[in-house]
Amino acid sequence: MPELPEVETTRRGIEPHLVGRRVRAVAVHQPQLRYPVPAALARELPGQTIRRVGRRAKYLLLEGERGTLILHLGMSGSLRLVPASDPLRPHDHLCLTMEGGLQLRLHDPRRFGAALWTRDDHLAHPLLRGLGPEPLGDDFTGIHLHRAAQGRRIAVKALLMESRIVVGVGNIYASEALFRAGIDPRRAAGRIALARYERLADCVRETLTEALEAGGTTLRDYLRSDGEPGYFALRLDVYGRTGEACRRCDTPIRQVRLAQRSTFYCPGCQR
DNA sequence: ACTGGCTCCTGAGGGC
DNA sequence: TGCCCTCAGGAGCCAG
Repeated sequence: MPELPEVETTRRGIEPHLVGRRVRAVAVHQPQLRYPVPAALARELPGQTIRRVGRRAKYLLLEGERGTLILHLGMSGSLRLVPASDPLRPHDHLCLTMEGGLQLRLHDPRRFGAALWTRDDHLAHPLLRGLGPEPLGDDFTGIHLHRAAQGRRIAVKALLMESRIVVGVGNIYASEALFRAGIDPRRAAGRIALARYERLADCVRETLTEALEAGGTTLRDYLRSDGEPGYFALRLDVYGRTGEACRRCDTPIRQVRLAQRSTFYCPGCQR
């Protein structure tokens, strides 16, 4: 499932093939994604040159000259660049034919992803406005987390996954970062000391950075834009390891449900 | 202002 | 072998 490292890996994979190239055609094969794919996309994007391939949170931003294509991979989405003559696979919902003959295809079996089009400043888009800091940027600190947690009684893991607190930390890396920080994911967010949040912020950054370097985590659906899997799954400490021995203290990893999400932690290491 | 629950969707995997 | 059931989850939205 694409989290921030997977989205950034994808961005880096497609960027060199898109920037400076003109979009020849846009084909929408399945407009019912998380939101309906706007008709204006296929009408307005063709003919425009891609100026930049950016990212905000888990949104990919393909900036044209007079508008931006906002893409989200949801749970099962992936982007691949293939020759335009390649046969279409099931669940290839959106295809951008680029000058030069390559086609960018959004493949998303579960259709939790999104493809939106905006003519305005994309950062002002309702989905992007109000997002918290990037976890790998300078604004993301222990002080920021500690302040945001004041008065909050939700579990710290749920707080870490709120996009207005910090973006890009999904279910896998939230469990992993809390393990590294030695914090029990069930602990009330407002009852954690600043020093522990400093450590947690460091662990979030460290976990995401390592995952990025490994090309992301491939569990079920995710593949990089070149079709290769990511290798961070080999390094997961707690996610998906229910009952297995903690790598640090041998205690069996425990699984609980927090805010409707599977959560993994080591009862020996995390307090 | 917070909080928890609901919703969209398909494929994998387990049990029988 | 094959079928059916459950579960997985990003994140916006809504009711309490």
